[in-house]
Amino acid sequence: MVDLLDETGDLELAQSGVPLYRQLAAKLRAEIESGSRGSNEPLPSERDIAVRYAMSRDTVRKAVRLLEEQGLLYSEHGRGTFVAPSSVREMSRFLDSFSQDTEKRGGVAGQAIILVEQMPANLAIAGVLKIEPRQMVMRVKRIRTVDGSPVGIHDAYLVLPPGAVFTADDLVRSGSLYKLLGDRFGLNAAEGLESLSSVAANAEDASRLGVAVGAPLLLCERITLSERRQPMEYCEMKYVSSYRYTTRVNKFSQK
Amino acid sequence: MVDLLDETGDLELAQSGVPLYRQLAAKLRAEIESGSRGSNEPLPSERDIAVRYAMSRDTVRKAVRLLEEQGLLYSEHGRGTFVAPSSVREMSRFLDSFSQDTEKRGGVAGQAIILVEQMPANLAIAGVLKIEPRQMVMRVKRIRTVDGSPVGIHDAYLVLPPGAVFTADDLVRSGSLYKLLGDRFGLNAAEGLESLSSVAANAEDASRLGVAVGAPLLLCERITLSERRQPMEYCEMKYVSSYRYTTRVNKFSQK
DNA sequence: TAGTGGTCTAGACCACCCC
DNA sequence: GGGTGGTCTAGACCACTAG
Repeated sequence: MVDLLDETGDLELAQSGVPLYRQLAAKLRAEIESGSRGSNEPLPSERDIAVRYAMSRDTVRKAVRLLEEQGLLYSEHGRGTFVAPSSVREMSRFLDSFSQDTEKRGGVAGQAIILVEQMPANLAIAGVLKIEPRQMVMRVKRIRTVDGSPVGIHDAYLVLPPGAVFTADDLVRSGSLYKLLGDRFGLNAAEGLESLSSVAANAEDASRLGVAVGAPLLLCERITLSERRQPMEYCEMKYVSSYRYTTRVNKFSQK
Repeated sequence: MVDLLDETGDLELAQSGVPLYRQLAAKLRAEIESGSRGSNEPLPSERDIAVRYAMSRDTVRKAVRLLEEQGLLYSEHGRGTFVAPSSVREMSRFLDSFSQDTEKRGGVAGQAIILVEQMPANLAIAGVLKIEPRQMVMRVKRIRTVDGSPVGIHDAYLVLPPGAVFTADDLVRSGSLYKLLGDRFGLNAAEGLESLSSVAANAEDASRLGVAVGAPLLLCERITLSERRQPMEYCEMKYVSSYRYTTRVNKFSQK
């Protein structure tokens, strides 16, 4: 039970600007993802890890907390800390989920831009984005594809700093909308509020997605908030029925 | 900027078995929910709160972390800790979400039990629950209602301890399936893996939910894991298109 | 009873924001 | 420069699990 830690790993967690607990978390994550620690196998005790890496137990605990939140580990009082089953580890949600989800499933994510334009917000859009009606917003509408086949339509309305604009070309070059907003305008998403329901395909949906009018679609609406919790995007996403939106739910409430 | 804390609140956080940081979190939560701290308003500094309640700063930080994970607060390095906007605060996901979601939206959640029976697992069920085919499982199928109207069909398959059974009557008396499993069998859910997509209503769905055959439904499949991360339930839920599944997504990954 | 995770402390220093 | 949150430490004691 002593020293279950990888003997080959270097002890030194390089002295960079990265906090110690994040370096440890990264190391533990690597060990898990490489398969050298299997599902439901125990980690060494927090005290052992602390000694092994010459850090305080509290720092070890911070790393474990982080990985627990991400679904990679779980701890049980009095028993130990264990590697989560792979089914849990593979499940996660990100804000820019489409590309990541698709790649994780082994597909190639793509997009076909339908329009990128500046327009005054109507009442509905202004309402969800908490801005004045007629204030200018950017609209980005595109088809999302997996291995070349259309699987969804994204229609996003963005609140940009005054005067800021970008073109379809910028979006193509940047690859990711969120990356573009962050790099160019310093607009970083902090969290998103999503609402999922089902809806029947209308004529446009049907023709763009290659399904029959009336076919069931998954409708996902999202309000994205910036770090200061100001709405920065409203996005409506419709997916064909073969597309699956996956998420992990933890019952933090009652514990 | 000094002493923004509620002057009327008692300083003593009762000495019960409840950890200090949870008591503080509960107190802060109460202040927020009562409206005495509005959206985006700052909390006193961690150091001030620590002095005010005669606890260490680390304990204050634990309470703040907890509420941050739950979407009630957000912190910014160098600026302070703030109350999250109500739109974020009201958004959360629980495992036993149907009743809570419905009540939060001001509706009355109800159920009509279709069947509660013991049956041998078929290949598909045994596969997702990671048990042997033909091992006995309990099946609970019911209609979920909001204000008396049917909005969804839940079809759950449960892995119980050997010999354990319950009846429809037990479920009615207990009120909640999870409560019944916890109280009676010590089976507590730790987390769930959910997969959402859309599907067309079949004849049975249509008649039970009062929609047309082919109408779009929201399909939510869930595998519920126990504290030891063993599958304890597979549940298939279908909802009419007016039902909304809401969730909060945070971008923990890149930070 | 020994070992594990869970809570709590008192202090230190760093990184960041804003005046 | 002064205040904020972020990281880290070294030690203590409690609560739970399991042989």
